[in-house]
Amino acid sequence: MSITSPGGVAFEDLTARARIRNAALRYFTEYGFDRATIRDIARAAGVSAGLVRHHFGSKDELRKACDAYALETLHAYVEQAMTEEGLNDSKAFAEARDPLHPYQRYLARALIDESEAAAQIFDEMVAMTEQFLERIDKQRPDPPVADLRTRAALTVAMALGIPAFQAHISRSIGTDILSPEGDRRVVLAVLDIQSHPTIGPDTARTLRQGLDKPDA
Amino acid sequence: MSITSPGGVAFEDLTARARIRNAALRYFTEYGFDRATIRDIARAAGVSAGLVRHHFGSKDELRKACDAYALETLHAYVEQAMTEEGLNDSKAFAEARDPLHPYQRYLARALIDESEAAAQIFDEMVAMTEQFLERIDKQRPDPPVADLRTRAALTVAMALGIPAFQAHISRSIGTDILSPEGDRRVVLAVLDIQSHPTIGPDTARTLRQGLDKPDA
DNA sequence: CAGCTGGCTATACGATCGTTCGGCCCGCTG
DNA sequence: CAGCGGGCCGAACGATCGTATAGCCAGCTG
Repeated sequence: MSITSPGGVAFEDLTARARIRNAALRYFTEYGFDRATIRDIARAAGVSAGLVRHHFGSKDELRKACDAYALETLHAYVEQAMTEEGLNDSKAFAEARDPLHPYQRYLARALIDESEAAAQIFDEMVAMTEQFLERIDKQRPDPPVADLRTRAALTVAMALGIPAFQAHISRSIGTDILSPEGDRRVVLAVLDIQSHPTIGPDTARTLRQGLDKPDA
Repeated sequence: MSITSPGGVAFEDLTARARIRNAALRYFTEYGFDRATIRDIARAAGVSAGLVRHHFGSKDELRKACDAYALETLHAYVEQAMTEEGLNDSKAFAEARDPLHPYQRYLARALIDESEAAAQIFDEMVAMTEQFLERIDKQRPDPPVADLRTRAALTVAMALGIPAFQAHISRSIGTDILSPEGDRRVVLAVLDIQSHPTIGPDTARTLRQGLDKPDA
């Protein structure tokens, strides 16, 4: 048995630089930037701590390299899904999600750890969601009561809540959502949630009116 | 001008123990458990680092004290909102949200920092959401296609994504969502999102079928 | 074959952080 | 008034982490 990298390449076939980057991606995702030590990453990659500095210069540079790798991967997938009208292609939808999971988790962690590159991707995701929502808005009976940008930013933040709190979701439902079975349950539940309103339009109107006159 | 605590009490009127706890709540929320140092917290509270240990014993005990305080506050609010049918009371809805913001943010951070007490609150929130969703399900034309627990856990995780990524949302929309104006925009957008499905039932069905036969 | 370059290791340094220890000062008690 | 306990402080210790340095070894070049 050999540990495989995200691409499916065997552990011992990778260069030391690639093994370090993969180990860093895993440790940054799992423990966050601060708790992930260079020594632990080096040990996981099967090299010395000095080699990490030799290849990447500093821990911050290592983080930037991980950011670039993870975000480039996300970029490639998402761009492909957008150009091919992937939202209507159920097959591409099912196949593209699995390999993206590690990078989604990394992105969520990097956002919380205040990575600059991750913040940039967040803004890009908001821009893409704006386009998506614009299409949705056209086939809506009532006009939106909130500005497009805010709705898009909240949609992205809520979606990222799933990988961010992945461990807690898994514990709550008693199944690791990264496993095939858990992942399936998550997808079904997300589709159900996204295709059904949580609150009725009359309730929303009432709550909205409660905002306008806080002391009525 | 004096810094005020969550309860609105003046800074200098609080006991040193309370000032330490409040400063710790703020620093744990803002920087996370690891990056928040005892020395910084002590300086913000206007005391020495030694006094922190004198009152709380260790950094972990300080965290537990913050957990207990924040989660007890959340508990009190939520319990009140549930018993009084707060979901239909627009006035209580508008007034209860603002003071809860700091504790929501603290909870989101504590969950990511793997606080045990926070995990417990997460499970309780899932249980409450289950009851909420059960009421919603009764007035639905089609039966849910995913189990109740998973839908509830995902709903909680997605909702917590907002305080978790608060900084990024604020940057994206150009307004601090903790300010009155930003908060209003967020509430309106959340109400709009929750009261309108993002994907149609036919699209959801198509995507669901793509899952059952991944190699069609 | 000599010499150099680059991947790689081991050790040590400096800074930071949680923690510990000793003692000061105030207010209460007998 | 003497004694004492708790709030409080400052200095120091030990551990850990990022980083810097010196050197080893294989492979290529002239």
